[in-house]
Amino acid sequence: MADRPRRRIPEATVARLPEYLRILSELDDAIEHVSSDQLAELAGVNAAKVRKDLSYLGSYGTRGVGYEVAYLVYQIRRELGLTHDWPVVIVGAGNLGQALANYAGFMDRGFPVAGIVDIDPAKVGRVIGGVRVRHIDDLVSIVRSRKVSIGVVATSPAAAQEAADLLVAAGITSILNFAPTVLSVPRGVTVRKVDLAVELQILGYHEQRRSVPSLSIVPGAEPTRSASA
Amino acid sequence: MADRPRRRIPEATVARLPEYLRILSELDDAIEHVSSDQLAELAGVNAAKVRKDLSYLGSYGTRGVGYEVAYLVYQIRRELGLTHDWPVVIVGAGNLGQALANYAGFMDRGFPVAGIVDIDPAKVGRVIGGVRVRHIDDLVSIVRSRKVSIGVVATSPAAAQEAADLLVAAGITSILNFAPTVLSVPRGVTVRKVDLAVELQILGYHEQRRSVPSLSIVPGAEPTRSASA
DNA sequence: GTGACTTCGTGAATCCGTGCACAAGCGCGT
DNA sequence: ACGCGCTTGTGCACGGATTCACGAAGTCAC
Repeated sequence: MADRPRRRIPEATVARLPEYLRILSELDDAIEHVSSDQLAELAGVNAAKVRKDLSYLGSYGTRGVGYEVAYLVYQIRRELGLTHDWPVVIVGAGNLGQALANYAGFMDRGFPVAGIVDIDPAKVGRVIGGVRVRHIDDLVSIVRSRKVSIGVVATSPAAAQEAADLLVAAGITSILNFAPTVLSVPRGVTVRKVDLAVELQILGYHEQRRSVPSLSIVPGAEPTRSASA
Repeated sequence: MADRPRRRIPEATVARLPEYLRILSELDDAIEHVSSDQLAELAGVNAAKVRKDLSYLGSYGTRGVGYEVAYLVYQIRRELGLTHDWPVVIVGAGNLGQALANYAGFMDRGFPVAGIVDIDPAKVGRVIGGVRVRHIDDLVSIVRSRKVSIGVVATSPAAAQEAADLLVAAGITSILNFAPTVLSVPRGVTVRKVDLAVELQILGYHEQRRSVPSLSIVPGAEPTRSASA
C-alpha cells in the first residue's frame, strides 16, 4: 500500500502496459484471476514477457493461481498515472483534428479533450465532439485554466513546428505529433510521433519483400514469415 | 545497377528509411549532396546511425562529399518498394476512416485509396476524399480489380476482427489496424497497429513520472530528462 | 498433512540496436 | 603528383529487450 521505491520501468514494457490494461478491462467481470499464459494469448505476446513486464510493477501474482484482475488493473493504472484524467489540447481542427476530437476512445481512456484550437477563424466556433473550436490565441488560457500538460499536433506539416512552439510556450510538457515533421523542442519536453504514411511504407516494404524473391527462387514459395501482431 | 543480392534490413532501420526519404524529398532541389551529419540533424538522430542505416542499402555515398540526394531517394524508394503505388482499401467509414480517406498524405506518398467500405448502408454512396463509399460486400471485387494488398482497419473495436477476417479472405496480405484490438490473422499476413490511446498513455506515464519524485525528494527538482525527439 | 499440479518470479543466454572511434577513400588546391 | 581535409563505412563494445528454463511458492484433492 505504501509508496514503494518505484524502480524505473523499461520503455518497451511501458509501451505494453496500456495493452494489458485494455485487455484486462475488457474481461468478463466474473473472471477474477488471469494467468500469464492467458494474458499473453490475449495480447499476442510471449508469456515470459508478460510475467517480466508485470514484475516491474512489483505486482503480486499468486503462484498456482495467477494475477487478480482487479488488483492488476489498479496497479497498472497507478503506474501509468491513470489514477486521474490527463486533459489534452488538440492543435489543428482539420480532418485529423476533428476525427481525434470525435474519437470516443480518448475520453473513455482518461484523456478528455480540454480544447481544440485552430488558426483559421472560419473554423472557430464550430463544435466537434462536444467541444467548441477556439482560436489559437486562446491556447495559453486553455492550458492554464484546465491544467493541460499534453498537446496533440494535428496541423499541416508546414505549421507543425509553430504549433509545437506555441504548445511549449503555453506550458505543455508532452506532445503527440501526427504531422510528418521532426519537431524540435526544448529538453524536458517529451515528443511522440505517429506518422500514418510511415506505417504504410513499412507495410509496403514487407509486401515488396515477399513478392520479389518468389520469382527468382522457388516456384511455389510460401510467404516469408514476418512479425505480425 | 543490376539487382544485387539484397541483404535483410533490420526492422529498426526499415522504420527510419521512410523518414529519411521524406526529408530528402523535401530538400531544396538545388542541393545535390547531403552528409550523414546533415541528414542526422534533420532527422533528429545520430549520424553513425544514418550511415549504418544507409549502408544496408548497399548505397554508395562518396567519402569526403556525402550522398547524392537524387540517387539516395531512388535507392530508398526502391528498397521500400515505392517504385510503384500500393493501393489501399479502408474498412470503416466512421470518423477515422473518413479522416484517413481525406488525408492527402496517403495519396501523395504512394498509397492511393482504392476504396472505402462500410457495413452501414446509410454511409454507402457518400463520397469522401474523392472516393465513393461502397458496401463491404464489394470488398472482394475492389481488392481483386484494383490489385490491393494493403488494408486499413478503421472500424469500431467490436468489428475489427471481422473486418480483418474479411480483408484476409479477400486476399489482403498486410493490415494497418487502428482499432484498439489484437487482431489474429493467419501466418503470412503482416499486421501493424496504431493505437492512439496507447500513445497518450505512454505520454501520461512520463508526465506522472516527472511529477511524482519531485514532491518526495528535492524541493526545486528539475524535470527528469526523457527521450525526446 | 502430503503429494501432485499449477503458475509465478527471475537468473542466464541470446539477440538486436546503438554509438564510438578509426581506417579507408575521395576531391581539391597547389 | 602529392598531401590535406572531409566524410563514409564498419569493427567493436555496450546496453536493452526477449526468451528459455527452472526453482520457489502457492492451491487442491484426498
